[in-house]
Amino acid sequence: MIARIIVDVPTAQTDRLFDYKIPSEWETLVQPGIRVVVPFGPRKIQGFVIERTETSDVKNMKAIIEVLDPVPVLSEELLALGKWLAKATICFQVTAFQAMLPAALKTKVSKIIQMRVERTELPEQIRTLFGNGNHLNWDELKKGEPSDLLTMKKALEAGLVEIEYATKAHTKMKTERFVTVSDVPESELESLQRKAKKQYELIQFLKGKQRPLPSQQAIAETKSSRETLKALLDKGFVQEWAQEVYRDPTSNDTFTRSEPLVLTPKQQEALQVISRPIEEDRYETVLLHGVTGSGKTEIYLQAIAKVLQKGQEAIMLVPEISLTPQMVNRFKARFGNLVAIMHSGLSNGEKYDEWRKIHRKEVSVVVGARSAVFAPFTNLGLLIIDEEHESSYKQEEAPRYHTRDVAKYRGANHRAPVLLGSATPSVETFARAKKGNYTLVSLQERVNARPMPEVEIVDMREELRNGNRSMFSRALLQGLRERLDRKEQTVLFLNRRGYSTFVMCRDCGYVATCDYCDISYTYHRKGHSLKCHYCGDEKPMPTTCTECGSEHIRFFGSGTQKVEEELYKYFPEANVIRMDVDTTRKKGSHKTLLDAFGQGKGDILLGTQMIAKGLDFPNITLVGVLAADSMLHIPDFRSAERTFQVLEQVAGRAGRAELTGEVIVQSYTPEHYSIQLVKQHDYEQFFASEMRIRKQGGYPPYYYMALLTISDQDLATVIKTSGKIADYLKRTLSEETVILGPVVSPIARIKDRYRYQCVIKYKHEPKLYETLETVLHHYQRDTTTKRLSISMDVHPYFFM
DNA sequence: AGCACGCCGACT
DNA sequence: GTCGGCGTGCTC
Repeated sequence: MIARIIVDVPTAQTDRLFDYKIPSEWETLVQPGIRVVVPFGPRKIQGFVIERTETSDVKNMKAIIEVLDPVPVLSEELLALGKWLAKATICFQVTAFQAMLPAALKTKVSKIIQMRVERTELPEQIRTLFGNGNHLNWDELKKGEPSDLLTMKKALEAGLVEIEYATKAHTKMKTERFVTVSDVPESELESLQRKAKKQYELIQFLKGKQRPLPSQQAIAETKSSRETLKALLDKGFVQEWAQEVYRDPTSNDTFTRSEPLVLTPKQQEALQVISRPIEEDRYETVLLHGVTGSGKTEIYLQAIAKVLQKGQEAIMLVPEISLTPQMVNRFKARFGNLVAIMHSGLSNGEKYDEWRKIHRKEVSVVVGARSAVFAPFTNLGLLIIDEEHESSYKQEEAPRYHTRDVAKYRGANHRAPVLLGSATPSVETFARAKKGNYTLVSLQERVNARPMPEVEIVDMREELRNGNRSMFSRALLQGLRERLDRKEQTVLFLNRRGYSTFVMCRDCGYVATCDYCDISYTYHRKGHSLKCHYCGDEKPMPTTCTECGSEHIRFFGSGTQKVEEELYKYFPEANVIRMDVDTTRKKGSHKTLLDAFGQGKGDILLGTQMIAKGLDFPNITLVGVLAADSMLHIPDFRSAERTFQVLEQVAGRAGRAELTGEVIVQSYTPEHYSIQLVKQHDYEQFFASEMRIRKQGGYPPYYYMALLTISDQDLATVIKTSGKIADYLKRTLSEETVILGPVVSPIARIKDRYRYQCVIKYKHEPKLYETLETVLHHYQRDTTTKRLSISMDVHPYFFM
């Protein structure tokens, strides 16, 4: 038998099947979806078995060296999905497979030098290099003395040592030692009771337990020691062995079981709409358009319950779940240990364990971020995407997929419905729902019949004219004062971290920009340094202008750090909790900060994007948006949509319980429809206005788009190549298709690489994929050997 | 991605 | 006359 394999080498030239002989002892084991180790040229690498055949035209076929999995890690469905994904997003097939599996399954191949002769026969220098062991890591040797490498090469030629390739799993299974007690004769027990009190106690303790216990736990609970246990082991009275355990990311939390809530008639209706395709085993996409607080989550929970009743599985997708521990709690509380959790906040080991729970069918529900859409369920009954409009559902590296598209693919495959939920659906989705491609369900009332919060839009230009030069409007200051007096909480939203947006010399106008990216540095108070938010470069804040030597360098614009400082000036007694990438970098700090705020340990929660969604605290009665237009002026056709969405989202944080909420939005362009319409919380009106503009400009959903970004260290190469590519596209694609560019990317340089882009706008372009693949193929030599890079994004989300 | 093969400049 | 530079091409 022969296995046809995709090897783990992400290049255009190797993006095809390679044939290998299956050794007879693995004849039945080697099936599609299994990972294997194969010889590839002079080295050993990992590969995915795609199919089996009996014949092959390849001569001198090599054989599989090692089988890495006892059962396939990719089902037939996922293999097909990977193939489709690679085509749809124009990426290599391995890249698609890799994205579908936890990082732990990516084996690392290392190059090892192995002794071939007796240690004494080796030259002195080599012997010292080996130390006490008999093998060495090649990469480490390369990092060391060049002379050592040279002698080693000689020894290699002489046949004294040889090169071996070792494959190592990224993360291993975690094991723990367990202990049980066996039958101990009465007489022995009595003697123990007299001579060894501790040992006797431990035995009695274990006897009282039905099941084997982790040794550590047994020792801790009886206050005995490892030595006590060891004595019993030696006597054969107890047995100990290692057993695989899961790393549980939520082990420190307790969940109180929750029962389904009684639905409002409106919720009931919505549940019915989604229940129909569930019961009929039918693929259908349903859009649940429900205002914040309309009880969407409860509908999700009850729909999932129906799926579980049928003996099927469900995928629940949320945007970056670590940000909403409250969401995890609700699912764990309802479905207990039937739930697996998947998000970027977990360690590789934890992710691997959660993945295996799904793979082994120990759970039926996964709650997770983007990549959880690939959960290896085999009997899916429902896929839900909450906050459907969120940009984090689009992956920004290869494979550049949108979770919604993958969910629809899997839904169609499993004959399972896809439920999209949002208070502010993406324009594309809402357009499809209006057109009848998706079923639309609306929930326009909040569950507790609370009114939507009052929104006041403050014109900051007016404030300035009235002599208020601070970053807080008088209305916001007054609102803050009142909340502090009433011991109520405020959420302040600012879409910018750091201290200031840029640093400029007031004499010559010089703006400090990153040496490697064409992006202005952000001043960070902590460490008194300038930081590039794109490449992470950091350098000390200069005291004088690097251009003219002037001392008049000033900060412009405000970040969260600056706002925090200003807040303390106005309200020294206030307790401010700041939440941004800088304060939540450490694992678990997100939850800690939120918990603290939830327990009333903070008066004001100040944060970026990450506080916009999910948090649900009854005592928040004021929400302030400091710079509503910060997103509006980004050169992207979706900037108005994003502004409206984030404002609505933030506004939804206020007045979720008995207390009435108020929202203050500060803006320099208050007349813009994306800001004005937040006042009435009028999504439909926003959609209508936005659609007119999309139609005028020829943007999605009226046109499809594809983005090509060409980058290189050499500017001339970028200009020349992007020009050639644009010409080719214009020649090849149909007349109606519009090619924009090449133009400089909005961020002209990142990490010392110049960037140019071409945008393709099309309505119907049957040759698109074929053409893009040809481009990629044509420049394959330059992209592998030189530093030229061509990235392609079909249906891009960001045009940076 | 690695690694070998192969064809031109500066050394023993 | 050889060592080593990295451009080109292949890996079942």
